[in-house]
Amino acid sequence: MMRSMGTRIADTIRERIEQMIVTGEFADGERLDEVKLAEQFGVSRTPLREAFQSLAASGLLTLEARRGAFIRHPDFVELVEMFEVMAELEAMCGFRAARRVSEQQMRDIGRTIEACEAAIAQGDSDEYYRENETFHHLLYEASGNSFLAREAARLHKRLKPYRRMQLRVNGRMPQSMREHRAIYAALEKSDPKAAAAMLRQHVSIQGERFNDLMASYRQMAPRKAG
Amino acid sequence: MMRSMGTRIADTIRERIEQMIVTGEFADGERLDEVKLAEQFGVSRTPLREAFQSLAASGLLTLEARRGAFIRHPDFVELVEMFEVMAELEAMCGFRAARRVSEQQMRDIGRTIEACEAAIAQGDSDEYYRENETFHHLLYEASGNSFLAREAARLHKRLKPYRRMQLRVNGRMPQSMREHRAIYAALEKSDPKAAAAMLRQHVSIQGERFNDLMASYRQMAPRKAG
DNA sequence: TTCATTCTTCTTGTATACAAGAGATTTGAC
DNA sequence: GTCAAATCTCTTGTATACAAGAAGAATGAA
Repeated sequence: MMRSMGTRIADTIRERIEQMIVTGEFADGERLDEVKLAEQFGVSRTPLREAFQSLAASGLLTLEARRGAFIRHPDFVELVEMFEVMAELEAMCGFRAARRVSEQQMRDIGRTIEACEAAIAQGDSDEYYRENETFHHLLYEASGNSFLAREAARLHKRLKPYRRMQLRVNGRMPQSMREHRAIYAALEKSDPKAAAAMLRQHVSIQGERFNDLMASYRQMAPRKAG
Repeated sequence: MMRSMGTRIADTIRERIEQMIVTGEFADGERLDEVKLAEQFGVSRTPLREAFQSLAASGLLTLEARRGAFIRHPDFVELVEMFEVMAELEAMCGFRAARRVSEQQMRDIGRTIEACEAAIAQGDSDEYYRENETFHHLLYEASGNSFLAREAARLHKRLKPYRRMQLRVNGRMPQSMREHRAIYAALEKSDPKAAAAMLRQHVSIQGERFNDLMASYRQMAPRKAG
């Protein structure tokens, strides 16, 4: 997955396209035109195709043989499935972190929680997203299992566009903040089960959240013909 | 991840190299020569590089910028980390499967268990590996979460070379068989927690198994200089 | 002899040229 | 007017040519 970052054009392109995808710049079902993107970036098709490969491997787009690269938002069922796995991975991280987290890591996590709250208070949702992301990444690291941390981060990234959607729902942010605090408390008490349970609930799509997600999903990603 | 299998050379090459890696044909740290492999397969470097990309994304090899593709067996710590995640994914599959598994699926699972036992009785370890793999894949499918199933299968594949190593240890196979039976029983009783616990234990590297793994790891994959 | 530096060679990264399949369009028949 | 078939265009897949960096060898100085 990780390659030692020499300045390869392909890597740069990958990053840029990834950003475009993750910020929802492409519609579902949209085809990414090799030649158009290549000249847009001022490179040949070769590094662009490498980027496509890499993005496809991460699941951010789909390659269909002799048809091209397509943005394929997961359908609603798959999205729920993905969040289900994400919830479990995060729970796993929390479980392990509760035993292994260092003082320094706890301070860092504490800071992101405060930064999140500050961002909400100021209505700066971009900042909120950033800090929320940091919170979760710190948690992955704190698990002490670097493989797990990478896998969690990978799925986290893949779900990024849909998490935004989820958080946009009214009143979700304060609730989310309470959960962050609860997670922090569980870590502080070194209570693995509580931390796991909190995180599982924090991430998973259940009850009202299910309906909220479904509603905003319908709104955001109307399925085009394949 | 999945692309609709048109006959692309790149895909074929990928499969073939993957097989070579998974069956342990390459030593740790070995560099895969693009031109040599290309002419060996009778293709140009282009599809070969695509295959490398894809394999790197699956974690089966590592691309270092301007240095090439290297086989990098995970070090022992990472291997244990990976099995830890695998155990949890399988537990998750088992948990869900206990509620959702169909009659047909139970019959299929039952058959693989018997086939495994038959293979052991005949000392046919290749057949055993095959059926054991089928057992686990059926379980992934039975989870009812197709995303989870894919992720589990992906990690399973990546761990393939090391699972062989693990099972080679004396007396491990009969024990493994008992566990399969116990898992089956838990599924039959629709007992999610039991199924999860059984699978977690079945896969995870603990106690004696830890020592066994470490021993055979040292024997099999002496770390070369990077 | 040993270390540093330069140069050579080899390998990867990128661009371009060529092949071939998929989809659209047009043309013909009914 | 509609449907089918053939053609044509456009896009992807593969090969090859070219550029540039990395590793190693050779050369020179201390």
